[in-house]
Amino acid sequence: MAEAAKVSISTVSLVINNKVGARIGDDARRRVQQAIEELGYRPNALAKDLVSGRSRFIGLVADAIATTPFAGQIIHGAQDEAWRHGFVLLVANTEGNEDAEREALAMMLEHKVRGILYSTWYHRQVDLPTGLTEADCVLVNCFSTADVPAVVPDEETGGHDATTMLIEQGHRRIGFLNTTTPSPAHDGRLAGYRRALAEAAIDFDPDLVIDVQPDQEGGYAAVPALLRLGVSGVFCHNDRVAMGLYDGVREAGVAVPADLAVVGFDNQEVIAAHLRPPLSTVALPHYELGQAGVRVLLGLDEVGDDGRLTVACPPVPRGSVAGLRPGVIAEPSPGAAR
Amino acid sequence: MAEAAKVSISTVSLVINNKVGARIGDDARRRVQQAIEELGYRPNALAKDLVSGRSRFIGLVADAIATTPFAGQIIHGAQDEAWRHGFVLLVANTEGNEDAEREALAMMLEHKVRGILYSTWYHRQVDLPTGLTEADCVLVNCFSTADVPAVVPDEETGGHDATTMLIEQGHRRIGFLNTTTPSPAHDGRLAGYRRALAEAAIDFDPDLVIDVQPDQEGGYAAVPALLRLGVSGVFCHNDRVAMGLYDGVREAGVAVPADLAVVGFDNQEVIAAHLRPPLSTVALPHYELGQAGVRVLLGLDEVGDDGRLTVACPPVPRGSVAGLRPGVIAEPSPGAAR
DNA sequence: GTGAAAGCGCTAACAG
DNA sequence: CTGTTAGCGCTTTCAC
Repeated sequence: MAEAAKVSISTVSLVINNKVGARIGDDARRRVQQAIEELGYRPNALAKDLVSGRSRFIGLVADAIATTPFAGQIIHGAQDEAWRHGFVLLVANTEGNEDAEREALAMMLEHKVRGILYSTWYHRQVDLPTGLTEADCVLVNCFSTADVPAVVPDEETGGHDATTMLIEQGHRRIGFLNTTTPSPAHDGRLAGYRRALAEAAIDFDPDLVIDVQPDQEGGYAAVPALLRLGVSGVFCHNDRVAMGLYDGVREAGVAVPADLAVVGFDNQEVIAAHLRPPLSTVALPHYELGQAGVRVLLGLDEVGDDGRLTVACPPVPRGSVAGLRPGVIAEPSPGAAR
Repeated sequence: MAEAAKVSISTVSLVINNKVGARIGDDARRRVQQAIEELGYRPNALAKDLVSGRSRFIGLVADAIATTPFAGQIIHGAQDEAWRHGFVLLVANTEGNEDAEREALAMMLEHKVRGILYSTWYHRQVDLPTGLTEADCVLVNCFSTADVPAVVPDEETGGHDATTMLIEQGHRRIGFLNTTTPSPAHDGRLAGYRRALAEAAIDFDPDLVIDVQPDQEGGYAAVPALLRLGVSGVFCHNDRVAMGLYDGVREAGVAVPADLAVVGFDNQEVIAAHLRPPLSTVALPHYELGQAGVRVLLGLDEVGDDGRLTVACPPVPRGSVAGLRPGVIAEPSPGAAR
């Protein structure tokens, strides 16, 4: 390469990296560029990184790449943002297995990654695997008691906004099908639900919240109890619960949204956008979580005093909520397109 | 490190890599291991790779990591298999953008990846991006006219098996809601459907296949036409179509599977396993595609003479198919668990 | 302006 | 059995 252009290798290095303040003769530069073309030369990133002591890699270790269909969105967001700053994502899936986790971390550390994102497929507290903190790291969709920055979804505001979609349409007796699984999602969404009620001066009635298995079967099973409660609207812990609920109320001859308004959570595209009627919900911002993770890692975004960066769960109104009073129709939403 | 153990750096190298035929004194070895412990020493993979001229990376460039919820499974399968052989996945998402594609390839090539997997989110023919063939590469879920090994799902056998699930239960007048999108899936599944009919000596009736938009809305819209046809079973191009169909037939007072048996395609967990009744379908083996991709890349699996390795789409019987004759009940399937 | 030389952390002969 | 040496392909002073 250097000889092809008849210059020294340092000259080549200088023109390739476009070093400022490097005085290179016009023809030398031209010869180098031409040689690059002709030889199809590619700089060896390995060597480059070796010299600088650090690579352009960002590691992402996930406990489950695919358990939930949209967890892939974390990868997606992380990869896009990393790419934007000239970094590449190195991914490792551990299935929660500690050995795999240790091995994955070792491998990343040995490759001198710029930093590591540790992510989980559902929002929860985690114990930090040893080794993680040897590099810069940030937790994505999880958090720990240790002093490591974390990026998490704002469950509470999500729950609040979901409930508010119902309240705004005049509903005052609103059921909440929460999950039976103890989790930040369980607590946060409930807190949001209560806050929304309080803001509307609606008394919180514990009988209106039913904990169910967080999937279609759970939603379906809750229908009889829910109907007995005489609610006019219901906030479901997630879209899957809402999907099961749809099946149940349909069998009971109850129409959505005319007889019962429903709101989900997650905005799981495959389901929410294609139910009949399309489901109003609140989005779990997986893409944004991945994105924010690398931004925090690179020092582009700051976490709060509590070491957390909360990402909003934006409401996605669709057709499953309508007003109680005649004439009030849910408007078509941008999110309904597809 | 070397000095801490009071040995030469080559000795360190030898014990770390556990070189066979390398005679190392017991105490020297012990000293080295101890020094590793104490210093928390990590070999620099960058340097190691530089020497050998190739890294332990396998690149995966995808046109869409997340467009379809289960495309992430390709990454998952590839990552697991790569990991098993001591490789790490380097992922790049291009959204089909050519510049991004070129950049991604360049980056991978510069990192001297062992090889590159080029994958698409739906099975189709692709034009190879320039640069791809500079490294070993294999196409995953896509194929090209060029001489590059490809790993693709066996659409035809999938279509055949789906149809056969219906035939085995005594159905002879079977509708097929195919997609309007021209694609290997369209053609392959149709061919499989016809082959299954032929094997059962059922005449192919073109009127029984209706092309619909491949989602819930498409399935729903096809219901009236389908019912008019008087079929007793229907094979849907995918699970989403089946989901829409469920809604439509329910409104028409037609029960699944009693009045109409239905089979889907894809085995999109979130949907198929949780519909009422759970949907019998055929799985699109994304995980296996990713896995096979790296196996072919590493020379562990061979492609056929046509340069293709076809991966089976295994049937997943659930509750949406029942026999026509009384007493014939679809058996509970392993796939039905969750 | 450009080249020579040292060195990043490691492996692989080759000596001893 | 273990140390010495010469690179891997690049960046970075520092001379010329």
